[in-house]
Amino acid sequence: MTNFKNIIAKEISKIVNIQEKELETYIEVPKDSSNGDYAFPCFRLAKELKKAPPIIAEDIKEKLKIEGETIEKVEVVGGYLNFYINQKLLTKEVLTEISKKEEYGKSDIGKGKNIVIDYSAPNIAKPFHIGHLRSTVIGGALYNIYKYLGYNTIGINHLGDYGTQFGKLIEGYKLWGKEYNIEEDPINELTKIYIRINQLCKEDEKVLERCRMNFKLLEDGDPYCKEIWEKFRELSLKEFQRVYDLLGSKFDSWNGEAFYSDKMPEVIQILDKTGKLVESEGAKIIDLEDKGINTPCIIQKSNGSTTYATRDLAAILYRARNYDFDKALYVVSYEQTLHFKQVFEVAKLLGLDEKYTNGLKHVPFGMVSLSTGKMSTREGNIVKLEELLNEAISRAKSIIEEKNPDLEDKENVAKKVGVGAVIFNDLSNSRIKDEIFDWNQILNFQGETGPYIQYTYVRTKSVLEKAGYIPQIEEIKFDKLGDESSKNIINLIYNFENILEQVTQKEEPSILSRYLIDIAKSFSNFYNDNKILVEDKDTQNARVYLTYSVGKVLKIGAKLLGIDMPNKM
RNA sequence: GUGCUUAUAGCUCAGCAGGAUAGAGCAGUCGCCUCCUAAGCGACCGAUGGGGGUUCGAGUCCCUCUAGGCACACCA
Repeated sequence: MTNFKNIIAKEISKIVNIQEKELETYIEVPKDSSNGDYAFPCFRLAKELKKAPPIIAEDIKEKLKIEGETIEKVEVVGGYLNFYINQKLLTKEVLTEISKKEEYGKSDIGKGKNIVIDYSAPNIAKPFHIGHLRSTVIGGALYNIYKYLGYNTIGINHLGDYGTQFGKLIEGYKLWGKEYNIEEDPINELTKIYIRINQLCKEDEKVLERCRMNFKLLEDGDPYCKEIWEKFRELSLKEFQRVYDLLGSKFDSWNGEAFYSDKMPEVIQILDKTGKLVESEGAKIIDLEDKGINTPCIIQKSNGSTTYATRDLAAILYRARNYDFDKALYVVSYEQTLHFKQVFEVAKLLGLDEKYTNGLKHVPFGMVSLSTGKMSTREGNIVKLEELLNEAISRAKSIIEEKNPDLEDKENVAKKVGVGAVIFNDLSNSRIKDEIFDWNQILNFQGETGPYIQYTYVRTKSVLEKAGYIPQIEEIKFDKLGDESSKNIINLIYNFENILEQVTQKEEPSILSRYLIDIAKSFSNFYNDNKILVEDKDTQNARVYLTYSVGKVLKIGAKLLGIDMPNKM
């Protein structure tokens, strides 16, 4: 589509001694549309030209040969040059683009680039709680959006299925396995064991040592430990799958930490050769003091077993070789910032091409806590995600019963609305912000929420159904959409592709969430201001088409966030 | 103690990589369904933690103070 900023920058660059590209970044969209569609502030030219900004603006305007079909008017206001574009032309272009592309906004700017996204990664044998939601939905949204922009995207669920925690579970199972009904309610029962063994570890250092040994045995292939581990893993995954099914989460790979168990000797070997792997207090570490990180990275513990870091390094090696990634994103809470700093630094010693080490990126997000404090599986104060989702669904159901009792397929709609509300709630704020979990807030379906987006979509569908047709783009009289609310919608839709690119630049799905809210609001205004199904055929055609376009963008956008749209609600 | 991070309305958040008069939602008060779904729309109420600095211009950049959060070697 026409890049207006570029057109304006190009013309200005003929007059001012600044690169076209740089000029383009100066051009902004005025907050108040009465100041035009685009603006060029002249203040920063004042020093060099030794003139007052309004005079510079006048001078540029004099020389500017831009007014024509595309840019209708240029005005000087203070130190600004304000540009007014031909709205009819833009409307035509945007709606035509929508009519041509089934998948509006899709592009191939990422063609030929591989992106690995590491997300969700719950711990086996522990409950899937609301703290795991963020990684799952943020990662999922980034996955969808990168893919939509043409990147070859690989989603990896790097399960926490290894480590001393399993040594602990194995120890607990040995001690009290018979007292618990693990088959029936695996995660809850295993959690009880986990809590109990942790308690014992605290009281008795020897027990903790035995747990660590169990993990060492597991790593060394001890059949008994391995059997128990496999059983726990399988039972847990089955439970996790229920949550993933509700959320609609999919992964290309389920290679968790254990997958790398046989790939770590190579890491240790490579690091050994660099001469940087040194012994300290019986463990093998890499000192990172000179890199400004004053905690060393432990590669091998004093009892010979590996650490989380070693496994991540093995994973980097594996992913570089098998996925040839241009970017590897780790959607993991900010608690682990130091860990990734260490790992990414050590990764530079693995002898990989810089392409890989430069592509490593931690995408941190804030923590979810309860009003009573931090969640802890050990303390038992957690909110399980499945519980939350089911609660949201039943809440949606009761609202449907109240507002639309004759609705068909209520169960399905309630599921889409309830789950959509939970997902949207998590994706609508900047990911770095902490979140205090609040039932009332999440289960509120009014205002800037997932259900609001869905409701707006449903309204568009309803209008289209009443209309009974979608006009051909050739029949649309674009000047029928000159009113303020139509204009707002067109401008927003025009921005869609740009929004998606911003999301990937900042790894920030909330940009898309907010954008969908903006569209939904604009449409609600439009819907309120205008009757869509009217006598005048041209007006109706244009409005119906705009309605159709809004529905399309809302649906695509929601889908990218991982939210399904009901047709009625 | 060191490092990272956050601070905008009573609450939850936006603020396009410095620009024109700081925007929403929730909560509260009020108004709008004989009219395409009122899970909606409109109105009122109300804000940049303190102090310096850079700049023509600062919510945004720098310094500092204050207050939260997180992390700091054999958990992941």
